Amino acid sequence: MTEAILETLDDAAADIRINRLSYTLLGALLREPTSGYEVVKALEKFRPVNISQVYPLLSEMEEKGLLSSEEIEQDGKPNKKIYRATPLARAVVRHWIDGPTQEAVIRDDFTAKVYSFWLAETRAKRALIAERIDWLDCEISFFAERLTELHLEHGEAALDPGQWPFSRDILIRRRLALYHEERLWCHRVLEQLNRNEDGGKTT
Amino acid sequence: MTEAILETLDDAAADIRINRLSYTLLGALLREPTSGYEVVKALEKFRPVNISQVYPLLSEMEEKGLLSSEEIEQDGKPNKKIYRATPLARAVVRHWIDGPTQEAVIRDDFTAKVYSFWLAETRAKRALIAERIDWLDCEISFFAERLTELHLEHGEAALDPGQWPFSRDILIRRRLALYHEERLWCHRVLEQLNRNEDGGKTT
DNA sequence: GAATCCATGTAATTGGTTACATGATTCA
DNA sequence: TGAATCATGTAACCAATTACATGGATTC
Repeated sequence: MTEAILETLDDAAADIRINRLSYTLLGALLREPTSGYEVVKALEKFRPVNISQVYPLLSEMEEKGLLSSEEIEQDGKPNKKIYRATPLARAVVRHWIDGPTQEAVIRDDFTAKVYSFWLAETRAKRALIAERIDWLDCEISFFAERLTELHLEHGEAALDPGQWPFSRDILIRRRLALYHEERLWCHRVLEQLNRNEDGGKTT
Repeated sequence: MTEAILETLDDAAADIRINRLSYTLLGALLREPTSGYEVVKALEKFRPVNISQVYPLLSEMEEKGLLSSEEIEQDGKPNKKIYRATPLARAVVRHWIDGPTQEAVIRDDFTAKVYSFWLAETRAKRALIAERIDWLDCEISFFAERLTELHLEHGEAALDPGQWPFSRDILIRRRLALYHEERLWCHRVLEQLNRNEDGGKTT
């Protein structure tokens, strides 16, 4: 626990390169050690994750000394492998947070469709926006539930920036705020479409 | 121009599979025929695009009959290849808009960092959010400019859902609304961090 | 003299998705 | 009887990024 040891840990952390998803996996395992399967189940509530991509990444990170694993035997269920994040993993994540933040990669079918949407029929335009509103409503009620759930389970911890429920709290609130705003935008667009009934070519 | 011809065009369109970026490229070329290089320059204002990915996609779409090309000789500059979207391309895009909308793929370094941000130092948390605010301010002023530019150049057309400036107008407004909302969220988070000074472990 | 713009492309590599394989248990 | 859940993994494929190659014109 001397300065020197902490310094070499930080130096080692600086040399380790892993991909975007790996950082998220480490983040999840720093909250609680679990199996690959369970990490994915937990993350999937918030974003889609491919389980087939996760297994090799976990093995890779174990080789690099970021994770340690332990095989757990279960009856009635297949065995599972519990991964635990090492102190090096914590250093790697901190180092990554301090470093430069890459721009987000967004591949969005919806906005791509709106981009070319001027050449569709009015019916198709309305349908696209209406569908989006439905989707947003679903998402909003889903995340509103997750938020009350979080506060029931963790209460005060969600207000403490040093505990993980804080991170979850602010991320859910961010989503809800953005979804609400997009919902307003959708309604404004629908109004514009109604004001301008001839706005779609009928062939 | 008989019913039958339109129907076979639509049938042909239903069988053609191209990837996400290809639809966006078609959308751009349906606004105006240009070269691969210029399409990318135009799209890049709104999202990052890899030119190396575009050239093969354009050739592929030409083979499929979605584009026709014409070599233009220039002096003092390399020759360029102007691509023009065919009626089939228009049918394909319309068909795609009518079809199911896939969920967006988002790989976002910033939210991934916030997810693990509870285990960083208070200083690092503030820095991350402050940087985000700076970035948002940049984006907001950039897109506000694009919006006034659009209205200066196309005026009334931006209000007509049957013309492409309408699509651009609503997409820029969507961005601006979402960026503003995220900016508010950032400030709320900063307030929470200030209220709770001890919220970061100092190692 | 070095960097950037114009303009096209190929090759190599990494990242991500889909399909496949295994096998017991539980639920409709 | 068939599907879904738990649980791990490999193989094949597609998508995306980075690097490389070319070469004149212009700008710093």
